[in-house]
Amino acid sequence: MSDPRTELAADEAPRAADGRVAGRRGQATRQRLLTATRTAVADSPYRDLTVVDISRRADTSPATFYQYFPDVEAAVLALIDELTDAGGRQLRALVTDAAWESGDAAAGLSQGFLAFFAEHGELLRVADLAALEGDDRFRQLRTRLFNGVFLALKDLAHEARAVGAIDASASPGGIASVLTTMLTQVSSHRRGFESWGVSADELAATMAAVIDATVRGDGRASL
Amino acid sequence: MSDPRTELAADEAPRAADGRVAGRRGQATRQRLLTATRTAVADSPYRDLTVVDISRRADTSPATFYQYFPDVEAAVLALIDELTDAGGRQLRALVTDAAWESGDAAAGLSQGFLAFFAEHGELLRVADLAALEGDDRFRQLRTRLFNGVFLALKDLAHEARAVGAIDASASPGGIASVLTTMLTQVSSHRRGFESWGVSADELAATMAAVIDATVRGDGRASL
Amino acid sequence: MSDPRTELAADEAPRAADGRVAGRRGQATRQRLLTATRTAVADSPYRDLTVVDISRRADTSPATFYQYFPDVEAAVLALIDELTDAGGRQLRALVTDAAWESGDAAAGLSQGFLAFFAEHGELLRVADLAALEGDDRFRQLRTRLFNGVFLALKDLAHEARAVGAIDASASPGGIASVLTTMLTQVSSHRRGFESWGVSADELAATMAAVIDATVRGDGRASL
Amino acid sequence: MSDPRTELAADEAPRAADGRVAGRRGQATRQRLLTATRTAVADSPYRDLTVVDISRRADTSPATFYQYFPDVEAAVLALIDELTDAGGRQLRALVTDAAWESGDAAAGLSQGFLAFFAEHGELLRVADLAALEGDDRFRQLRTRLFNGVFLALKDLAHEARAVGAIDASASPGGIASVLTTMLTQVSSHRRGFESWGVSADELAATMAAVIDATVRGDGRASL
DNA sequence: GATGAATGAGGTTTCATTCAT
DNA sequence: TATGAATGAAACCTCATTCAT
Repeated sequence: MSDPRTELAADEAPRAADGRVAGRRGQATRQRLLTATRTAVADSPYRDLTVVDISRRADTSPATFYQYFPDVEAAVLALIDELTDAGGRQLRALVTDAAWESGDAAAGLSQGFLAFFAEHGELLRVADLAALEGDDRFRQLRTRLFNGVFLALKDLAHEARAVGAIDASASPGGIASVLTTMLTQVSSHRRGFESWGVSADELAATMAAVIDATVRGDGRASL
Repeated sequence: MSDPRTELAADEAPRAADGRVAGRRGQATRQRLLTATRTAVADSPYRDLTVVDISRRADTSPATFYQYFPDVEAAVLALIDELTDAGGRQLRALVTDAAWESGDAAAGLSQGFLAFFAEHGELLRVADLAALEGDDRFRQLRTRLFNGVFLALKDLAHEARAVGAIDASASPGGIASVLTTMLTQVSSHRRGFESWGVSADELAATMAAVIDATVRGDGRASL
Repeated sequence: MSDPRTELAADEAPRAADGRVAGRRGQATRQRLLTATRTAVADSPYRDLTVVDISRRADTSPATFYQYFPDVEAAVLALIDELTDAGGRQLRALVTDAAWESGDAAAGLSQGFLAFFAEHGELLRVADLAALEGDDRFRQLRTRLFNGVFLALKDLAHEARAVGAIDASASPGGIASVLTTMLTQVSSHRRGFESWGVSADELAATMAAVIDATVRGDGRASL
Repeated sequence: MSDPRTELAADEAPRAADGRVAGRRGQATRQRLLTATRTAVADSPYRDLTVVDISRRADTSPATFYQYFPDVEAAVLALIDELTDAGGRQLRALVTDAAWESGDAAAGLSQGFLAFFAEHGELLRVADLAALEGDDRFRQLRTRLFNGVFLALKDLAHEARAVGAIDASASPGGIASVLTTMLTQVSSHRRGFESWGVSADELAATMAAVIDATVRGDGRASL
């Protein structure tokens, strides 16, 4: 992958097709293309996501698109990349910065995920599908995004097991996996549940209870 | 939905493009197309799912495909439809036929879902995406498939709340939503977890623990 | 043209593809196909006229269509053929059976054409296009249909010239051509004129005046 | 009609599929496509008029065709549009610029129409069919093309009635309709008449006589 | 930097047509 | 007689992609 348009390293400036660092005008165009990609992902089915469509939405031509991205998926990847560093930190903080001794941490975590997916759900849904279908670039980004949460939850489970709050046979990795999946997927399907009569508040509360029960042993450790 | 090729009513025979009931030979062709669709869904990314590809796999021509389905999605839909009745009953039985007094029910439920998705995961993944993207036909089928489980879990939660096993403020609908999502999505992502070092057994055990804690209150009701 | 399905000779019974004379049931099917063709011609643009469409309208299959006609145009030709003998006689009678000494003949002729086209306009419009595009089968049928009127008008013009009612330099063939064209085409475009504010009565009256002036010299011959 | 390729406003530059004004090279290509369309209309039956055929004739690809026109009919429409302004003025002038006091005006008008249709007959024949079949875009263009003649003839009839040259009951609208139809359709069918033994001169002379008789009352007004 | 312009490629869709039943 | 069934063929249409300006 020597294509300069695919580089994702965080501290390098985006390059155009010929390898030049993009100037101010170029940056603006690239950004317009990214924004157009985001809207397109949200508006239309994944199967209809095309270079032509994105260019049209960005008020530019396909030729220009190719100055900045080798294909549609690269643009989607860039979009998720934009999200990953700040987003990953933010999500992890929901676990690490919370006071798990008190009872609010799990609720904050659940609400944080719901909020994050309310803003970025469409994008992440596409990444999820691509990852499931075996695309490694997407798999890696997903990992970078949710890994902080995963590890933090694993640590929590570890400690809980150490202090006897949860069963000794519990697997911290399993717990972190299941809880992370629950958080992302319930958040992702939120709209479906709402149209089914289950409110976001109910979802958040239930998830919080599940998390507490799973990772804090429902508080019984202190008994 | 006046297109005879889209009719889903369970007891009606499939129709061809011109509305006539398909004969024996036609039935066989239709079935071959469905099988080809299933393989194609499993083999190639959703975006590459195409009428030409399916026809080739079924050893027939695109023109023939259109005699039986108006578009690719209709074939996928038919495939899921085939699954829905038997599959829905089977999944619900995992909840309703289990002895929740003993401790094995949750484990059986988790393993049952993992097994079901091992067989039909690729298909359900596509249906999930389509449903998330707003396609109502897929949403309805999903509902029919998982509704039995959802309702059964809701009943369990209701009872648990009634006998004080779980908190009085818990929402049965929320619990059923979260647990159903967990079951389907963890099962769907299983392969990803495995490549990440988390085994299917760990997943099943963790899910079982989560279910028990959420719906049986970890047995504390008997205290 | 040895295809038995194309024979147009008036006194022969229609044949199926294999040359057999069609029985009663076959006759009915053929008639249903013809009726369907008529509706299709009237309903949809000429470019969209297809075997599939006609068969559907006739509640039968394309395979059946081919039992009776080699192609779409043959069905249209058969339709016009049905019309030709009776219609041609009827139209000619409008000229030959009228009392041209009195003043009503031209009005009757004009109204007769308007009525005839009100019923068969769509069909004749297609035949006209096909004839203009060089299809000889259609040209011949058109001739058979309108030739009676043409010849009768030519005779009238001849006589008028003989008695000095119209200019000696007038060409009976030209007059008959122009008047026949006027009658058919004004009748054919009638609906367009109406939407333009010119009533059928005005059209008939004007055509009558034109005919009288052209073929009777506006009555001055009697002066 | 928001498709930029369908805009007909006379003073706007033609647009490509993406809405951008076409540059010099694009203009040339568009023109080549139009020329190819004209030849195709003249050469082959209307039912066979196809994007592939036109593109081939223009030495380009179907994809290119779609950059400039949304469908075949749009190209035909553009062709007629090109014709309309100049052609409409030219035809109207045949009526308005002629000396109707002398006897040559009607002959000039008839010959003018025959000449105009000798050049553009195939195109106008297609437009006529489309208009008859209810396509409004074609109907409007036809109106714009022949409306000048229609109105001018109506004026003539009006004056003739005012000075008593023709019957007081005559309808100027009816007269203009019938005469316009006669001029266009006889011109359009000219070739058919010729193969039938009626020369263009005879047609012109007869039409002239009809026009004079209808709109000048054969000069009797001066009596 | 941006994009007009062109086009090969390929999927979509419909149709005419045939054949065995 | 009628038609299920299949399919080659061909048009339609859009897209990805490139290149010269």
